[in-house]
Amino acid sequence: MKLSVKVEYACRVLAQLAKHYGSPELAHIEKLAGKEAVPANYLVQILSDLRNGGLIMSRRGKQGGYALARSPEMISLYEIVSLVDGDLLEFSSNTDGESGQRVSSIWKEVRDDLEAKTRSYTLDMFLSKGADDMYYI
Amino acid sequence: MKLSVKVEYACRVLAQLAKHYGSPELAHIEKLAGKEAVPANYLVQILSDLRNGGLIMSRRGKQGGYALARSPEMISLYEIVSLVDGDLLEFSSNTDGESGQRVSSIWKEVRDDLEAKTRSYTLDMFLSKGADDMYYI
DNA sequence: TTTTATTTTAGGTTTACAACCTAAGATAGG
DNA sequence: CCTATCTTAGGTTGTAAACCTAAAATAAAA
Repeated sequence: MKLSVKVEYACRVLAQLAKHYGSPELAHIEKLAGKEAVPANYLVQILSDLRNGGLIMSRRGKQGGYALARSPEMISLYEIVSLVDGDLLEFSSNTDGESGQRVSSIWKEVRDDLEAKTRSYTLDMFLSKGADDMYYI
Repeated sequence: MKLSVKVEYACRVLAQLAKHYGSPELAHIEKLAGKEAVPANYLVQILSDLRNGGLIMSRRGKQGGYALARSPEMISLYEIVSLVDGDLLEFSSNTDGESGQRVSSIWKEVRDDLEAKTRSYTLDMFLSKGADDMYYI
């Protein structure tokens, strides 16, 4: 069971935007792509998803770019995954077979747990901070 | 983020085998496929995975078939998923980009949580029991 | 010892989706 | 008007999911 690289890219780029949250300048794609090592051509689509989902806002034209639509503490990991990868741990709604019902309900519990966990992480936690920074920046 | 139907099939069929755990007769593919509504041709591969992983045992020839290799309480959901779908919440090991490290470590925490949760479910919990049975059997 | 019921193995098929790329349009600042 | 950005609407390529096919191996039964 793989996590898509699309979600990883989204997390990285959002973390980057979180770093500059509050700044008046907008970040543009090339810079974001460079800093977070994401293919620019692919990033276009990801940013589009995030924008349609209301996590970020954009402005076109010269001086255009992207910024978070809300403060980092108000953006959860759950929202990011849902937008970019669809529902968490989605499974076929069919409950065929003698054990279909039971298996489904158990996976539903697992999914609920995962949802709670991902809701507990917000973008502000993605900023590397304190001692760690000293070594890498 | 989807859960594969392969895992669902595996869970259902293992639940079915758990029902008959301890019985001297082995279950054969056609019967398992029928009872749990799994395509028989696909089930062949799933059972092969489960066998290679040591969750079930098999015997060929007439009177041949499949049975659990251990008692249901000793088989966890985590083992099932790992065998059939590979590592839980696996993500690309690369930590590129300014935020790569941080994003990876957060997802690792989420994954650990999911692993613990799935380890807490064992096959005996997949048997529908008590009042529920009254209505369906 | 032949027949028959099963697993085992080694492929093949088809469809969808992930992870990209391309290029022309829309918009806004200088 | 020109230029830097986003926007949109496609295309490509490779891989994997969810199946199917058929022959070979095995072991019980007749």
